[in-house]
Amino acid sequence: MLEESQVIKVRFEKLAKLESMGIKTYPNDFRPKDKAKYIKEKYQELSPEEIEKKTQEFVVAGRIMAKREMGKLIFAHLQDDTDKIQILVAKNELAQEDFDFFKKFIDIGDIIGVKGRLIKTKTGEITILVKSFKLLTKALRPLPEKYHGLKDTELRYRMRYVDLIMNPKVRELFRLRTQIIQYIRDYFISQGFLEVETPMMHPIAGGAAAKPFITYHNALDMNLYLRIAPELYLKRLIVGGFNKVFELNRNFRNEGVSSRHNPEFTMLEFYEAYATYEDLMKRTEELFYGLALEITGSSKITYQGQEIDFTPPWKRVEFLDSLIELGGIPKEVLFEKEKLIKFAKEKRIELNLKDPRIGKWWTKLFEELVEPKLIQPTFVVKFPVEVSPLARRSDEDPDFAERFELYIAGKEVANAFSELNDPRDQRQRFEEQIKLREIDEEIPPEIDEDFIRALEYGMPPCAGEGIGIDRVIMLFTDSPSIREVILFPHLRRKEDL
RNA sequence: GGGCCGGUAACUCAGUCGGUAGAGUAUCGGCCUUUUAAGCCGAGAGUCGCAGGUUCGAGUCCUGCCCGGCCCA
Repeated sequence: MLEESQVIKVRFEKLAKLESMGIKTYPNDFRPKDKAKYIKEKYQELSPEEIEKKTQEFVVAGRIMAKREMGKLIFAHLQDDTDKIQILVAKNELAQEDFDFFKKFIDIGDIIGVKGRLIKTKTGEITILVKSFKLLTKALRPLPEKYHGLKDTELRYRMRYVDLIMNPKVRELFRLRTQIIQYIRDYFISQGFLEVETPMMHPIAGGAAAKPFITYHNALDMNLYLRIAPELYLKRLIVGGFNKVFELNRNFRNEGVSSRHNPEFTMLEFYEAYATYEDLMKRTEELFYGLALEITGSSKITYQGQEIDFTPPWKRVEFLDSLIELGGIPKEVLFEKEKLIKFAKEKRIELNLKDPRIGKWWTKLFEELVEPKLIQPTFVVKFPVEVSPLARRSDEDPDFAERFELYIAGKEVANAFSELNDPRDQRQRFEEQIKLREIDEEIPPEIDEDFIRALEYGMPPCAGEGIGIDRVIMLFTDSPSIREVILFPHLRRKEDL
């Protein structure tokens, strides 16, 4: 695709000219030995005279980010994967034709390799005095404006590669993302968990309440669903005799995109035999506290101006108590549908009145009235069984599940429970659910019989948890939008891009 | 889905009351041996998101649509 832009045309012409001169335009025989960051760190403190005495040759490759011609001197900045470093191309250091070549054919955006010794300029900047250089890749498109960079959010997401070239903070953020994920992975491995991979394509999309993406398998002539959660497969592995497993990978949910939702997102799920949701709360505290120390060096982070402290133990509040105490719903209103409808109406909260499950109404009211108030890490415990189809009933109160959700900065970050391992109860819950399929399209359309069968073989008592990794990354990178922490967030397709 | 804001040169942005489309960066030509948002002189560069409408005349006003951002559901 050729663009009419003048700058691009000129670049293509330069490339053609180079080829007509017999120059190999996309060579791959240059091996950088040094990194911008380490050169600067190591030699920054030396005086110009001390540096002048060093005859060592440095070999660096990277992208030209700025070019300043001054007659017989050309200053430029070279950016590699660590940092930028200034280079100086001086007429009296090179053959005439090489100097002219640099002047004429090396543009901002090009990737070049340079060799040369170090000097320190009058302003104290460590600089490579170029002895030789080689064009490695010609840039055919110009980089964005050097001072403001690439600001347009849409362009940043659509052309993340340019965003990464121009914005060091974005590169840092995604490095941090990887570090956080590695820390979490290391934690579970060190705790004796086995990392596993279960199917991404499911014949029945279960394990959560969400609309799935549908895909089609030609040879098998069947629909498959991109998984909305790995839960049911991980529990099969607990049945199979792995006592501690985790999976850290993508889930897919067919819902709208927003600053909080991307159709594919990264989820950690882990399952632990002979543990309860109480154990998982302790584990979760330990994980986040350790992560905070690792990433920030302290137990605290700042998210969007709010200080969040991960020092355990965290606050715990029962689901119904939170509706009363934080949601401001009078106790006598909570259990009476008519009063609850009136209350919701006054608060302009729309309840799905077709849904007979009062637990669903509570959940809605919880999202509206309680969630935003849960800033410090808080475990909300004991959810109604009717909105927790995979969780174990509480022994004391069988209408409630041994379940918690973790909230931080007003966002749901984790969801966990002691797992339901009575196949009779599980079947009954699925059957109850499926009756409601018509009013709730997020309910899976059929019972996962194989999962029930697995439970019939016997699943040891266990507990499992899911942690929304993208939200964790948002917290630790102080990002207001999920799109800032996903390299290539989904956007609507655009014809001319 | 609703409300508000935005879309103008490759990038960052101006564009007044409706009257021939602007700046800086980048690009091209020239000058310059310590510059760093280098500087100076000169030049080229536009489907003003798209489609209609109003008007003698629309980047500007009106309607619809597309894309994005923020807020709400």
